[in-house]
Amino acid sequence: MSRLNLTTQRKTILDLIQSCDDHPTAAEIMERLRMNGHQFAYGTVYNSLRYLTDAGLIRELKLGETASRYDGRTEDHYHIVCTKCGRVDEVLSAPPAEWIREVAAKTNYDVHHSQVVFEGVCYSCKHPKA
Amino acid sequence: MSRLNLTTQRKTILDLIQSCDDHPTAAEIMERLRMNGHQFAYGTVYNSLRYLTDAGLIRELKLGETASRYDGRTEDHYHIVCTKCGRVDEVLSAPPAEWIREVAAKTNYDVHHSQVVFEGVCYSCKHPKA
DNA sequence: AATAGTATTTAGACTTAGTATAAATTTAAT
DNA sequence: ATTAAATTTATACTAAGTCTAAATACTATT
Ligand SMILES: [Mn+2]
Ligand SMILES: [Mn+2]
Ligand SMILES: [Zn+2]
Ligand SMILES: [Zn+2]
Repeated sequence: MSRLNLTTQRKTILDLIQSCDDHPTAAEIMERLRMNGHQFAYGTVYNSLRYLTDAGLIRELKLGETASRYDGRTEDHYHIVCTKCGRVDEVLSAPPAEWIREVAAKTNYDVHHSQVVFEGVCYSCKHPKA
Repeated sequence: MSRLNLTTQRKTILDLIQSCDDHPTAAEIMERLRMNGHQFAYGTVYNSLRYLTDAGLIRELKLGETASRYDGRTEDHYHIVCTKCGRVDEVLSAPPAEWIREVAAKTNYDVHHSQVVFEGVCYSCKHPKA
């Protein structure tokens, strides 16, 4: 409701996340900030992550691990986790609308959102070159 | 790999979960055990939940809340969470195989499993009778 | 520019969910 | 009965995140 206020800390964290091609946890983000010479308070990182998430500039991913991950891609998409090495990849195809309609009909819910996490074995883990 | 060993505690907890028509958290399970006159150590409840999950007798659900929930239904199914009241309902229709094939092809993963959580507004929350 | 008011950051205490450890107890095997 | 293995118990500990109150930094107004 209130206008966007990107402080130095928030902007730095946003830039970092947007420049990632992976999906770091809060702890990983703090580590990378430190490596880039920044030193923000622990709580500030969490506050900023929440702020940026609420502002819709990043997405919080709950993939069933102990810690949330953060994603600079804000358009709707899903994820697949490799059970061998833990890597997280993007899934850009959306669940068929027909299926969602069916779920809404059967459950009597207004379905607003779906989160999907696939699990499997990634290409590198499937084809280990010695 | 080793044969099933259902101790009193494990059996009691399994029975409790199987008799539930909801998806209780560990804390809720402990509360219900206490109400039924049982007093197991905190750690035993967690150990039993893990044991029963590993044995495939119950399922652990990670719905993106802070605590895991447990489910006596072991056949593959999904869940929908009401964002107003927090209730969790069953979703019995599976994601279309065609979509999963597409995801596997595009990501180069062997897809073994998918976890899906829908969010929406349940019937009671949508039609509040005064 | 000075002042007051609001928002943010900081350090650190606290919470919640769950795991680890070591002693005590139970169960199973000889 | 004795020994060994598995389980339970009590309790300490960990990890991820929230909360709080004081210190700083912005904003608006005079
Ligand atoms: Mn992503
Ligand atoms: Mn269920
Ligand atoms: Zn892998
Ligand atoms: Zn509801």
